[in-house]
Amino acid sequence: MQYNHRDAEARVKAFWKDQEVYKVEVNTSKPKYYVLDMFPYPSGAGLHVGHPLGYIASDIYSRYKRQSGYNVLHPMGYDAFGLPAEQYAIQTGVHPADSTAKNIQQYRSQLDNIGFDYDWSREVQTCDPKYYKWTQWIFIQLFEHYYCTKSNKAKPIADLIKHLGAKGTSELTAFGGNETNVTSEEWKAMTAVEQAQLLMQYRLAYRKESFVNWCEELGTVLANDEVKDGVSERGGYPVIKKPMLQWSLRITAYAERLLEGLNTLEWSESLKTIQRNWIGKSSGAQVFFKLENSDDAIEVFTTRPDTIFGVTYMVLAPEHDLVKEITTPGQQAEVEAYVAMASAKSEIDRMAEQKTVSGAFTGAFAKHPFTGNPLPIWISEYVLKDYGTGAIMAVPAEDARDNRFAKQFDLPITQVQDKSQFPDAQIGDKVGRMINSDFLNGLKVKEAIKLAIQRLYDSGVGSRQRNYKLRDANYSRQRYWGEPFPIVYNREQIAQTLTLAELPLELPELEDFKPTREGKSPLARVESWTNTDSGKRETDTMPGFAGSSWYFLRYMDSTNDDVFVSEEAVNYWKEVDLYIGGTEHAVGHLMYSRFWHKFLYDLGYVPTQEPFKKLINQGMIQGVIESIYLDKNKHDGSNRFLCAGLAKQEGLEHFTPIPIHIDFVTDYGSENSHINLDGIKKFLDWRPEYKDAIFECSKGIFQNGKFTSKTGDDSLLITHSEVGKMSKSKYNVINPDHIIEQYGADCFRMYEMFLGPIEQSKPWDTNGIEGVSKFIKKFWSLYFDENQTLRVTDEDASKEQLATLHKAIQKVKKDIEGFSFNTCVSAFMVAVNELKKSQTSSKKVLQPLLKLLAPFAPFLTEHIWLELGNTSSIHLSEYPIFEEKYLQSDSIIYPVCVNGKKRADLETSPDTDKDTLIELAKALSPMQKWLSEGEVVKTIVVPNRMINFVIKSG
RNA sequence: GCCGACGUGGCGGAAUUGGUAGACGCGCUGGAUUCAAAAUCCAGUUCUUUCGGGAGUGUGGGUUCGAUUCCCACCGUCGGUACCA
Repeated sequence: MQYNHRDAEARVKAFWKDQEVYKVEVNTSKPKYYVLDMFPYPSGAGLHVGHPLGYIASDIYSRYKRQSGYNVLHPMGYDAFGLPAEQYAIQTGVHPADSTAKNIQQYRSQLDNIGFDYDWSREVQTCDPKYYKWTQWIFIQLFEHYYCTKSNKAKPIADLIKHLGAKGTSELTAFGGNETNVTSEEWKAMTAVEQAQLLMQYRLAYRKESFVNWCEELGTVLANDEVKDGVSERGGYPVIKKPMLQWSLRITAYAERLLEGLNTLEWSESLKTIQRNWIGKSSGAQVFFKLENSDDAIEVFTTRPDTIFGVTYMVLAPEHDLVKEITTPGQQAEVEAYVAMASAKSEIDRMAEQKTVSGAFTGAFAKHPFTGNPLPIWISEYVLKDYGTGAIMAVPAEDARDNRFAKQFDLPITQVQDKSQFPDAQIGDKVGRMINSDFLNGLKVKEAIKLAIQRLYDSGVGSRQRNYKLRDANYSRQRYWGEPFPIVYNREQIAQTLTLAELPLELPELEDFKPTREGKSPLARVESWTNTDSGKRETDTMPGFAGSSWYFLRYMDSTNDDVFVSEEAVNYWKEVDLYIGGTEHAVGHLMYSRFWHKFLYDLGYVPTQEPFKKLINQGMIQGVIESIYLDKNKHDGSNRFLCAGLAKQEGLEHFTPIPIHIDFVTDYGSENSHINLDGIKKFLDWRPEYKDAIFECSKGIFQNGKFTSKTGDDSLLITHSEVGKMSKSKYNVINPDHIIEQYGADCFRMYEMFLGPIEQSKPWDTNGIEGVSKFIKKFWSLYFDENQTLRVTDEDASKEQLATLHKAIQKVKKDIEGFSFNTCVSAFMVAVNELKKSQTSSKKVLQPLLKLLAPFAPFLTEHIWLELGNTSSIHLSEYPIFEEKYLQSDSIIYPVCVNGKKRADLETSPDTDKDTLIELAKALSPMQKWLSEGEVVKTIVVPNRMINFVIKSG
């Protein structure tokens, strides 16, 4: 008889529920530990085998911590607002709330099947008004605060107003717009609208013009994801970048603190590097280039002010405000065409474009700040509007991109650095001494930068400046399925916030989810909702990251209706101790959450500066995408599918790969992946539009249900396999429920861990799960005999058995703490193989072993634990303690090497001294041959590790 | 393009401070058991070999008595690139 996972899991689930094993409360008598999983978005495809990878790891860790005496908070909830639900609603008319609720239900049942230890009483859903009430409240706080650069924290706008009334903008230490300077009298004389506009320059949540992907034909704003190659993914219509008034968050105010905070975090160096690069701090100079024939100036930021005499032209981003103004009539047509071309491209495409250099001359010139020489002003897509000032001074001698550009358009190149002493130096290397640079001549780069900045400052055309690549976050979406802004515009169009009592501002009911033709959110159509006594409501909604930027705080006190989190709860749980999730969130979610957390810290609502102390990145479990090649040209009016090999011969450019359901494919993911006759029939049932298609492979042709063989063999249409995301649209989603049904949840959990290191990505492959399944059966057979009778006794364990146990305890504990779960599974297998061999039935070994396995296999171990007569859960039991004394051994085996290569083994006692070791090793019979081949020139003995002879053959 | 990660048998992977390359598992081969199969158990399994060895951790170089591990250059794959979440 063997372990029946279906019965055991049902019994154990009921037991956990009945005993409320995972319910957790503030308990000051125990140390706290907060384990968090990244918020899932409940997609319509359900949970696939990739999602739980991190969840299983955090579940193991949280169970380990609980057994080690901690009060563990391990919650779960849903990031439930989002684009896919809205898209689904537009297509099917199903309300996003309904489809989302259904998806959440599906996720919940799948999560429960895996046996996670979540305290579900703390679940949150971002689309729940009880939750988003507080998302709206935090937004109001951001709106009502500015960033003080002197005290380095957020302060109330009321303080700012007081200052403006007393001193105007002089001595103002507020982060933000330095465009406008006013005296207190001017401030007082301003109209309410003007005052509101000035304050917008400082608010942490503010409105400004930002660029959106605008699709005229669809009459809507598109997400980057919905744009492919400059056209809409749906319909293939052109998409351009269009400026629109949008809410933004002034995350740039926190750039320095976000950078510094990284030093305090236990995150991987690579992740911190990603964030540092994203923030992109650089120091250099701000320089103004006056325009010829105009009072305006072009502001640039440069990290290389030393090369100022190498500037031979200027480049503006095509979207730069000045472009329209300065373009001469003769150049207008060319410039407009170029701007239109560039606005149709995504930022990635623009940055990735390296081989072809493009640009257009505006006809205008700027003046060099020192020489007064005219500098032609160009526009080019390699300069981005939102990076720095959207303009650059071009130094083709010291910048590779400028250099290519200058060569392409025959612009002059002035060398400013003598690098003759450094033959290997590349463009941009900061070596050599300055030449052709007036007062900078002869200086080294470092000195030249200093002096150049000084002279710019003295001439009133520049100054030292720090720059950050980080940009303010666009916070508006023209969508229905997101948090409504708690904002009403009064008759003067001034934004007013709602009071706490008026929150939550709920989404109105809606039947048509299409956006309006002007590109506004569908909310704009609900006049009964948008019109209020005090004015019109904001119709944009908040982006996906709004709800997920603070959810970890809500878990601490998820049902509190008076505050977003109580002081008592947040002072006990403090911050997340361990956060597990994918690297895809490296700069989005993880940056926004840190920003919000620091803001809430400034306001005194949270006691920590950083929300996530330790972070582990889980790799992705990828899917295999299988596709078959469809000829782009029809053959005799029929579609034609071709074997992958034949398609390659004819040239893949003539074919479109059509992704197919992996269930139809035999040997999917391998070189021989193919669909056989049965697979083709399944494919045709699934995609009837291809029912007349020809399927051609090297062995014959299939059409209209009949296979005509050329060789007498069966048909095998070779498919194309590639590794990629597991996604509903690629028809390659693998549902954990199926695996669990067949093998049990514990086997599924352990197999996912066994696949490899948690942080590594790998394609899903069910081959190999048998090994884990066998392990579970073997483990079971240590506790029960063939008649399902408990075979555990009180007899003593042998020395070897205890050594096996303690070797396992030591290894598993160490590996859990090092997040190396795959090697834990191996360690369990080794232990069970050894114990099985020695036929132990001693409770002194088997009970600790059960506890050791509990975090990995919570159902199996709980079931056996209860069978052993225990009444409270094994997951509340104490973790086994490792004792060194059981591992002491009276012999050690040294590898004996010649020139680093192992040639013999030497078994000896651990306290043998060095000279004896050498003597013993030299005496070994396999060594005679090697020693006779030459002279020993060196002998290396590493205690307890190895012995190496360096032999020189003579 | 830029930023980050990864690359080891037929396959997933192990070797965490430079010290026995291939733990553990899958697959495969042979055997035991069985009327037979499944299941289970035992043995073998990097390649090559004249059976002494030799080669071998993406490629090419370097440091070292010794390199999967450290350094340099390159190739490939994956993730992010600011409105997918």
